[in-house]
Amino acid sequence: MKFMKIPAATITRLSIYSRALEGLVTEGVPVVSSKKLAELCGVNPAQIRKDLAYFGQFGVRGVGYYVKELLFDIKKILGLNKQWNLAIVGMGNLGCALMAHENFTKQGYRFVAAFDNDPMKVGLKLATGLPVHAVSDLAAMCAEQDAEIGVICTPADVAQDIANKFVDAGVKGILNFAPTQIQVPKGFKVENVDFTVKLDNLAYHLTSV
Amino acid sequence: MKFMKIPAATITRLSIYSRALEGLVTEGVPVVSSKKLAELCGVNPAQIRKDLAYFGQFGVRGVGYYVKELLFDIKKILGLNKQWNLAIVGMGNLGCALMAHENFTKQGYRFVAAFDNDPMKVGLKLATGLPVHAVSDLAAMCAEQDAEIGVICTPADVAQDIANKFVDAGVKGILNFAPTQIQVPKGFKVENVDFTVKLDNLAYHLTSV
DNA sequence: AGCCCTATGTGACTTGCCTCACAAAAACAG
DNA sequence: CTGTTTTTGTGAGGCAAGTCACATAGGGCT
Repeated sequence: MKFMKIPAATITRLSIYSRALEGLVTEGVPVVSSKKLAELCGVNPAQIRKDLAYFGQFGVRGVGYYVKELLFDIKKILGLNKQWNLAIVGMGNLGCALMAHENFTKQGYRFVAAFDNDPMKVGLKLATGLPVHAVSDLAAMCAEQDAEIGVICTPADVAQDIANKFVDAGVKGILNFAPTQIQVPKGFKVENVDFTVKLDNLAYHLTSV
Repeated sequence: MKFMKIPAATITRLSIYSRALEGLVTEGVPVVSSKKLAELCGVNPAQIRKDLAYFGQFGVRGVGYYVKELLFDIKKILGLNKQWNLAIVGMGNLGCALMAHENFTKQGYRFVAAFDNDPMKVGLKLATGLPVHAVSDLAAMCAEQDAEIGVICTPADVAQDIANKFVDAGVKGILNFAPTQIQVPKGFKVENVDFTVKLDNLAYHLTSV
């Protein structure tokens, strides 16, 4: 396959495929067809084949895909064959909940530093044993711990400020839970996790029916 | 404007516009142009005008949009001019954090029932005063409290089961925080909040650069 | 070894969304 | 009252993404 621009949606789906494949691995299923996998993921079978075609040939015609191999390959494509170091700012309810959440650690994501503005929280030890640092130490700590991804769990009004600090600290990407659109330099990657927007989507669809 | 299918992305953006407009309201800005609003939201100005055009005419040529009016209109479009009753299942770290989160209550979303499978948690009172019910009471409680949207904060392996119960209970939509693709009857609306996928997106982009 | 069956990989088509560009409209100034 | 300026509303064009359909290739059975 020649050089093609890969749709963002393809990457998102690869992540979903990888989760479905993990389920199949634990079930001991050795082989899966694009049809079967498509059902599990709620997409079109051709979509799966096309998504994979961007990166090479992974299946066997007349058979399907070997589950373990495909999972390995997808993880490699996504860059999940390494540990990713996360730094998190905002140790409120949500921030603490995220740090305790299994899904992060399961996939090779690891929190290496935690920050908060509240002087009452600075110095406390979290359940994971990680201490809470002052935001003023962000750059230094991120460098020391080699943090690669910044996680923002602050209120919306300080999110941009934290984002700037992350950018300056040399972090490569940001996962933003604050309900604001963050401005970052070109080439810098931000992913927003915005459940308010999702709820509004629900509200709209339930209203207009 | 004639009857057109409205893109899903438009609804998502309307939600983002509404947040930006709220910011402008608190700043006391009376009027905003599509250009200015577009900057705040990180989109194309024509996009904003087109999005709004699906629902009518809201601006004044040569002037722009009256912030308060537009905000009111968008909220009405999204169905945010009413209270939405939420029922939540899975009172782990994440579930509790969500219930305490200000963004829900701010926009007219209200938790009316909470559930958990863990017998140790059933009967406890949450910080909001709401008691935790057993999942077996889900249908009854949802009906009694007129829950309209179900929120799933359980581990992935029970998410589908809970979703089925929500569907049976007559809830109209589901906000799913569990990292699984949930199957629901046609016409039923599910929104997934999936930070694992977002992280994987980051990992991919940071890897391939 | 040859045939059949199954499921992939992929070119062509279709759909849907976004951007561009401009005409229509409203306010304000002279 | 007319001209100028500004910014909306929208038709047309372009691009990206998803779906369809089929040729291709591999495995298994006789």
